[in-house]
Amino acid sequence: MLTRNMKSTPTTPEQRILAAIRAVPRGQVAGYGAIARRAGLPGRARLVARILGQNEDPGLPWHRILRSDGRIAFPPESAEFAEQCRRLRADGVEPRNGRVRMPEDEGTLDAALWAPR
DNA sequence: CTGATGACGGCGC
DNA sequence: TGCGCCGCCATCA
Repeated sequence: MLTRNMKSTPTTPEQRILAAIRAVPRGQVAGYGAIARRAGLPGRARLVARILGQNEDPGLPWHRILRSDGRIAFPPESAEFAEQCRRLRADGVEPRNGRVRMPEDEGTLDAALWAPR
């Protein structure tokens, strides 16, 4: 049952990346590299950033994508930075100094659930 | 083809 | 935690 039927699923890297981004639920965040990984493109963090920059879909939760250390990727003075902060707060996430708490590890769900807050 | 650039990441101090 | 350096990738001049 190899679903890889050549001419039916042209799933481009961009498509998988966008899908991975859309998969990030409200109230949660993810790093560029993490998204790339989930999209099956390890090492393409910069590609994720590029896609986000090109993207025009207003429904895309772009604000949930941060750098691996939880920092917002835009310059603190930029309008984009402020906008992202706003959107995150709307999601219930509270950025401290342009930074949010990133999920410890994606593999250990236990840790995430048990992690002290 | 070479070098610069950028919504990045990981490591070391 | 904050910073700087260097590695990676895709574009573009």
